[in-house]
Amino acid sequence: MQVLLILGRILVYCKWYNAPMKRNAKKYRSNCPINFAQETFGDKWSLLIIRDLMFMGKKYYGEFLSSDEKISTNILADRLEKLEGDGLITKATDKENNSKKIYALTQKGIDLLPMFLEMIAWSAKYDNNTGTPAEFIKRLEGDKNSLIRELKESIAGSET
Amino acid sequence: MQVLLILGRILVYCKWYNAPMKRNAKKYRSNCPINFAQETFGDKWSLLIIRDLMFMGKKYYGEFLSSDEKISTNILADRLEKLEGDGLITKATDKENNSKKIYALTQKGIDLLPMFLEMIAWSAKYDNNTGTPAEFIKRLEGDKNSLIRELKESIAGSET
DNA sequence: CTGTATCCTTAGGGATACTG
DNA sequence: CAGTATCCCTAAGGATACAG
Repeated sequence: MQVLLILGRILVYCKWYNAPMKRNAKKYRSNCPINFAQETFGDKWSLLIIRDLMFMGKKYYGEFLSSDEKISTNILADRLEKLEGDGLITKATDKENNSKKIYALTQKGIDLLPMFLEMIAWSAKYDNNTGTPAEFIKRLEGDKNSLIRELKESIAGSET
Repeated sequence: MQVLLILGRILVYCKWYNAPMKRNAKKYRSNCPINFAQETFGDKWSLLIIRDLMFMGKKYYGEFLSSDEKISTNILADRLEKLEGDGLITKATDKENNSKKIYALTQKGIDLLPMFLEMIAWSAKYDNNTGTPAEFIKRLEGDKNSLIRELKESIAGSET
């Protein structure tokens, strides 16, 4: 047990937490993967924008604006820019309407899917304000990797 | 492909997103699992406190204070209280020192482990400020559930 | 409809002094 | 050492008007 504990911690975390900071790298509060994630999409809105792109099939400015949480327009513009700057999303011009922009997830963004699935599973378990998504939990208890593969294909297929 | 897309979305998300809000439930911005997660631990510090408990073996106030990100003492107190209120951590008095408190993850907190693993994996892939944790990635590509089981035992074993 | 720009408010958070 | 309590301030965010 003790061995496993130490093994687990070294394996999972400590090893690259103490890696030396590279020169000229963007400055984060620390050199920790959890902190990196927090600073990349750990604000009040980014996660929801990614959710809209990933699961809700949204791709237009107005669609994000209309989500239940009611993001305000200036904040949305700011977050879209930041997410684009961090390489999580792309912005392209709609062929049929030049003034319309299409937002889409990059591979880096799509790769957040596994984390989202675990987050959803956790919330489904503990948020007693939602029903229990039995099939989903069941599939997640099975072969996660195959579920993720399927969904990634699905998301990638919906872009363009 | 199209079928898969729709299947994926219904399966993963939409189904309980539209669940009716229960009476007297704590009010969130929306009835969405991602938003629930965001409002529970999506602030600037909670994730890091949980990280310290989960992977760093920390359990005392001063230990959290000493983390690289330099949380300030009033904020730490506030977040510990919120996390306890949300049932993610417990606070107990140290037997050997009455003025010392021991913080520990609850099951609800421990259950965030899978999400943390995916978050770490993503950051390890995209944060070019850290090295590549090859063994970890490799294990995560294999049987995730067995990895999670091992680590959960390890974390649970370290409490008390 | 897709954003910008502006104005204004407040919560989050930093610094630091203080208490048991 | 384990927290509380204050003071202060900035950045995040809401509301709304405006522009292409």
